Amino acid sequence: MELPSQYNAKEVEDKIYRLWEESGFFNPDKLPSRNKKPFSIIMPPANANGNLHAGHALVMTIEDIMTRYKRMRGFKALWLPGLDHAGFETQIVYEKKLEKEGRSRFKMTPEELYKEILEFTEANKTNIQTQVKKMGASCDWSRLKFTLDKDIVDIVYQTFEKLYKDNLVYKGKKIINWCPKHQTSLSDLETLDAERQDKFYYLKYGPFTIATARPETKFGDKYVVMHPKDKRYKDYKDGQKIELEWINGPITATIIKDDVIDMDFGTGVMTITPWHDAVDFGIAERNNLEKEQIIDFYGKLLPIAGEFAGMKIAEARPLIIEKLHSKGLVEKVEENYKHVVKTCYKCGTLIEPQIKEQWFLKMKPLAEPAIKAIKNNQIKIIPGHYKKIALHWLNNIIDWNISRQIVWGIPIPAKTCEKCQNIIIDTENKINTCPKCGEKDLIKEKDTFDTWFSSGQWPYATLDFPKGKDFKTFYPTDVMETGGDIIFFWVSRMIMFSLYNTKKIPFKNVYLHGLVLDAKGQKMSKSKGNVINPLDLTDKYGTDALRMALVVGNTSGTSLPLDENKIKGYRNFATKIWNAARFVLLQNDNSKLTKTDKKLLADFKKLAKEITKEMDGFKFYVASEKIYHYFWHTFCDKIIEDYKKKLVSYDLLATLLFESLKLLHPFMPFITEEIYQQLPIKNKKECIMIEEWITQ
RNA sequence: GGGCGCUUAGCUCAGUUGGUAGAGCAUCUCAUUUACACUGAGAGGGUCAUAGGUUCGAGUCCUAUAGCGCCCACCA
Repeated sequence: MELPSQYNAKEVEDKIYRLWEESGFFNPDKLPSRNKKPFSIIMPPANANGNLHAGHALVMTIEDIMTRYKRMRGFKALWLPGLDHAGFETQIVYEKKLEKEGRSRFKMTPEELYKEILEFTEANKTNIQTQVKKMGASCDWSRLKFTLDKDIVDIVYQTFEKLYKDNLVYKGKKIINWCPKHQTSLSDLETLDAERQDKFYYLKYGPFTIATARPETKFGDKYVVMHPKDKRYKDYKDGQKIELEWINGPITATIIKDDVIDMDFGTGVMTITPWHDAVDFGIAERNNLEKEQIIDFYGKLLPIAGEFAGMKIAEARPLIIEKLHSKGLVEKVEENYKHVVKTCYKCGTLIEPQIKEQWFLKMKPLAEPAIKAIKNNQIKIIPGHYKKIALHWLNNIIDWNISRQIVWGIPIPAKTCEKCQNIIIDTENKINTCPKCGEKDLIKEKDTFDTWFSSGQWPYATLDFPKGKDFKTFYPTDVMETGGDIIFFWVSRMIMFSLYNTKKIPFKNVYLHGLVLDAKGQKMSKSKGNVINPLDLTDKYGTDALRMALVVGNTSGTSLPLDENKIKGYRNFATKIWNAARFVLLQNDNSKLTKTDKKLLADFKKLAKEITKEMDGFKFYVASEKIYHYFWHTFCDKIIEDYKKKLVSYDLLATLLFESLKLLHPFMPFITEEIYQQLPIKNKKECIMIEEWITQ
């Protein structure tokens, strides 16, 4: 058959992917009998709210490499794909869409909103699957899971109920991060620190001077706090009352001594606003102080602010200062005070801490076994320095707010009795009477789970824990490959939930990749306009070329600048492979192995062993580079040239081509498969995908 | 305020228990229409951030300094 001189990726890729899918070998149950020992990777579920981005392309490439390698090594390899409803993230994407259409989620019923987002997500599920396939992912689509599938939700509910029974879940009125724009609470991981320059006001508070950047919170301040050991204030006793003139008239303040106060900061005295500040909340809790809400959930001042009630903070602040000035309560104003504030990680809106009843998960008891498993390397983290990062976080873990005031998510399966406030966990939504007092008025929880509460259970939920066949075969999984940026959000929580629920680690290895950056090493972002769409690149250069560009020279945990020139280089390599194969296929020759040939074959086997070692050590960047180098500069430049000079046999040529193609296959699956399909070899299998990694 | 990572050829990066520097891309020279010009042969290019230390010997280990990047943190 006549092969064209250039490899046409576009024509080949869809055809080859179909061949693989039809072969059934993505499904470990359908692999040949030699594939016995299980190997498993659970794919980080892709958000079903948009398109495949460069980060996905990297995930798909690395995980596909691992899976294809293990499959060829004779493992019963499972790569289980998944899709994520991605609660908050998707709702934001959808809200932006609504905004563009001039609509708002606050003008819709929760049911309407849920229905629309569901439709949107369903449409995106197909879209993202098609794109994952474009990357050549050899995952088992027959096992595809979606985070809102009934069986997944059932497991999430069972876990929630178990946690509640074990007294690890509680409903509590605590200070939380509130995003006034999105109207939901956020966990501590979902806020970002932002440095701000604001005015810093020194205000007269009776005999004291207090400093604040937020005068608008000060209306209700009736506790003045200082360090018990501060000599300047030794004459004031804990609990002592003082009368003073404040913003809206005379008040009675109480002296509180608490050692959280930094004596060296400002005047060493501060007043507290427990409803809107986490530190102040802590002081109030410790000392049993009253708490009062000053700002409502939309960021407007409440009636306690008197004449300022109903105003937004930004407009109220200068007016409040003006009034304080007129009353002679402003001592001085520092102009450029630098301080750090919390913002919503999605919209950048200033977080307004609020006290609100939320569901919390006690983390310390869950973290302990996880710490142990990481410490003793039961779970190995690659690269190694992430071990410390994970341990540090786990050692300092605080209770996790798992409830969100958004509709797009898994509803928290709980009800509260109107009469006796009894909390009922009702995973099947069947209970209509309070088992404690018989009351029929039960209030159904409106909040949904933080999306990580469900995705944190992904490794065992997808494998049909506890009784499924897959759970027994494939759990614990071998590798969790994901981005280093979600080690706290996701990886740590999977470890904790899994150890709690299954008593086993969820995965033996965690492989963390870095960020994919643009060619200049800049983070990709829509605002910078430097976002690279991986599908444009596969279209232009072929998927194999993109995959190579993503893996060669990319060490774990390090970010990777993606340069189009690099991809072009591997497109050239694909052409090289193509033409080398074309040359070999055109020969009409039966010459057998000679002594020199055997030496060359031994050299290759040595290299193959080295590459195998690198693959086992997760050093795909070395393995890919080695086979690249061998194929181009040894096989093509030397061996083919020697063959032309009749220095080596056809047998050697054909053998080395075949063996090299196999080593290349995990990295460049399409072109290697396409060539394999045309090779005139004995005992040919349906596809190279199930060939033996190294011929013994 | 704590912690972590990085600093090696023009660029992007390797360099696993210490033994006098590697790859890809880029550059330059030459070759030729050969399976492949998305080609071949060759060349140039690094006091391995800086300063000390350990050692027979350090890019590799230790200490300090600087620059860059990242993460965590309740200084009003």
